[in-house]
Amino acid sequence: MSIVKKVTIQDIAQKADVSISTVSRVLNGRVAVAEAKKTAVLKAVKDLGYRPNVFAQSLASGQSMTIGILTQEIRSMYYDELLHHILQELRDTSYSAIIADGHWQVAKGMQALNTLLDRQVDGLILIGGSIPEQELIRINQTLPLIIAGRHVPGLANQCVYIDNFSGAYKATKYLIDLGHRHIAHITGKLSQIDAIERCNGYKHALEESGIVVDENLIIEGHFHEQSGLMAVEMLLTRANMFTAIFCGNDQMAYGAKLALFRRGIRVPDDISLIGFDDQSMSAYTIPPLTTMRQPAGQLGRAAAHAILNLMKNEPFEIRPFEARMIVRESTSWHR
Amino acid sequence: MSIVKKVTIQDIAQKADVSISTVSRVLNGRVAVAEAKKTAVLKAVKDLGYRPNVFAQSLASGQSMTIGILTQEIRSMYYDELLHHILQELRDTSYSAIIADGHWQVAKGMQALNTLLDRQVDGLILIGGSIPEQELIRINQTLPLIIAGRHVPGLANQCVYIDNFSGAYKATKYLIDLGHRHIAHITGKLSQIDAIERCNGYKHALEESGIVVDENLIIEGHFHEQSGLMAVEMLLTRANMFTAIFCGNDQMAYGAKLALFRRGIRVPDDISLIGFDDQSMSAYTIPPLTTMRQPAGQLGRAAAHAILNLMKNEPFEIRPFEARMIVRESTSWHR
DNA sequence: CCCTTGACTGAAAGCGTTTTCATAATATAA
DNA sequence: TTATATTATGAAAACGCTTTCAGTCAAGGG
Repeated sequence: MSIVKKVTIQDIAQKADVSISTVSRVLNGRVAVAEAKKTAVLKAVKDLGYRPNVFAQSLASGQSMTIGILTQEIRSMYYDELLHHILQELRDTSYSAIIADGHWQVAKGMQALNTLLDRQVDGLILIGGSIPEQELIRINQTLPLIIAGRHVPGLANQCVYIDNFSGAYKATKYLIDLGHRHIAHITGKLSQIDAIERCNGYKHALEESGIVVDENLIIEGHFHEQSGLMAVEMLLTRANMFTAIFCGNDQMAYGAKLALFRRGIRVPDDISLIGFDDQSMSAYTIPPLTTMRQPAGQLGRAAAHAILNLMKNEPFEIRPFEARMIVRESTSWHR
Repeated sequence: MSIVKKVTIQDIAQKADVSISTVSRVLNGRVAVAEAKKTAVLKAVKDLGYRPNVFAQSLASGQSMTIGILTQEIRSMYYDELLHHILQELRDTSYSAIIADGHWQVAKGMQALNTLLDRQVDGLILIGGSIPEQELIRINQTLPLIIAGRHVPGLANQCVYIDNFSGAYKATKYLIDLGHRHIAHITGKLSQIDAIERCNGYKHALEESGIVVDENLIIEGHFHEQSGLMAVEMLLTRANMFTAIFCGNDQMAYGAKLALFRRGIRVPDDISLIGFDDQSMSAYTIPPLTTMRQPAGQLGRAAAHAILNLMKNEPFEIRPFEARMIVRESTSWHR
């Protein structure tokens, strides 16, 4: 730990022979400063390798120049992708991001959120999560808030999300159009709104086609591979037959596929499989997975732009995104 | 944006009828305070919902109570897993983490690093990356530094990593013991040290068994699925035959598997495949992938403990971890 | 030539804590 | 009881910046 004395604005002022106010002014550039002094200051800054103390800045200005992002869990494939794109978009702004994770739990989420609030973030992006709407609305009165990957009715124009219902509907409809009549559905954790919406979309497609929803063909998973595998095991022990499975996300589809493989059931020859998300891996599974793509890049960019505009108090528009069907090789006609 | 006046230490002092110094003292608990005043302060804090201003704290104390973590890219499967475990371990300490990413580029990494430094992190964890050793040593003189997933000779006892050479050696040896003589290797990006080390481990195993290294069987990939696929395509067009492939990481193995599948080549019947990392997905591929496990959990926890101890100036020990062979179903005897 | 106006600038007042310093109050030793 | 440690406390000085306030100075208007 070296004893290098931190160089402060004082040092710059002294070296450039101006007052600290002037130094501050040239650095912030909001107020005109005589050209000569400006260059002198800039030179001093460079020579001394001055870097402002962010804490002092924030304390004095009341702004932290920081955007808080609350995600569920780093290591969650889809959310990580989203997060990545948000960061990417924030990279060239004067704001820096600070990330916290809520571990899929409301309590931990609130705790993480408080940490973010304590750090005086100037804006907040929430990724998914189940923090009560009421709470969100409260937060929204305190600071700019954008919610990504979740639809909160009371904050509709601050939500960047895809239409899960219609995505699930399209997926199911696709299977129906392929001739499938007995379509199973492995849902995500039903405590999460997107899982519910997807399930509803699935049901709607069936009903619309005059197929009665068979609750025995619906199994609740928890978005991870393991639950997809287990769900198929369960499905197989129940008597009800089925020729296709719509999985609440890609990871569960991977698990489902393995379970089928274990039983010697071929995809898509015997059973068609369709996922949701289009994780980067899905193009490389065997066979490559047909799935509904959630455009993480678009969502991430939109969320970043939205928060930036919101903080500047500039108008912006958010249009809900649509999941897009990516047809690969895990689905086929029902013979 | 509500006009709720921030409650400060002043308000607490007033309400509890003590000086702000006393409030500060009971809050930090380092100095004795009369029981009566203590409870009065605590009550006031609770009643008013006081939350200290971190910027003021940091400015005054010179400590940010923050640990910077520089990763390569959020969305990088293995590093995310590592990151996740580091965060997990840091969660119940009084430190909070602030994450930056370097996008696999030295320049961006340095830039991100400076952001972290500007935020006055009290400690720094680097995940992977290629920032020059020289630079790292310089940083190390300024603040506590731990490097995860990379071995920096000059900072050996501050590096938490697995032995890539021996891991690759073991993987290759396993294939040799299975009777394979023509073993291809798809390396990671050879600008990264771990890719090089793994490649060396591979070569060493071959040489040790009296098999001459065939450079035509070594293809450089870039750690993503796509490159694994391409590598196999290349391998297949070259005349040299091979019966097994050792991939520099799991993701490339996925790509390789797809390429083989496309040609109707079966894994493991025709060709054995072995990966590196043991990403969570690898247990669910078809067939499940044999691979070398890098214990992300252990590494993450070790890194977190190390930085904590380093900051407290307490002794700690880091022992290099070993990659462990996870035998699944993508490898078999060479007939 | 005097008065306005506008562009710059420095002094100083915060921002909300921590921490040093001095003092008052209390306990201990002589 | 008196001198001497101890302990508990408040005042005030940092911490390093931003921003307000009050000018100073030169240019422009009448």
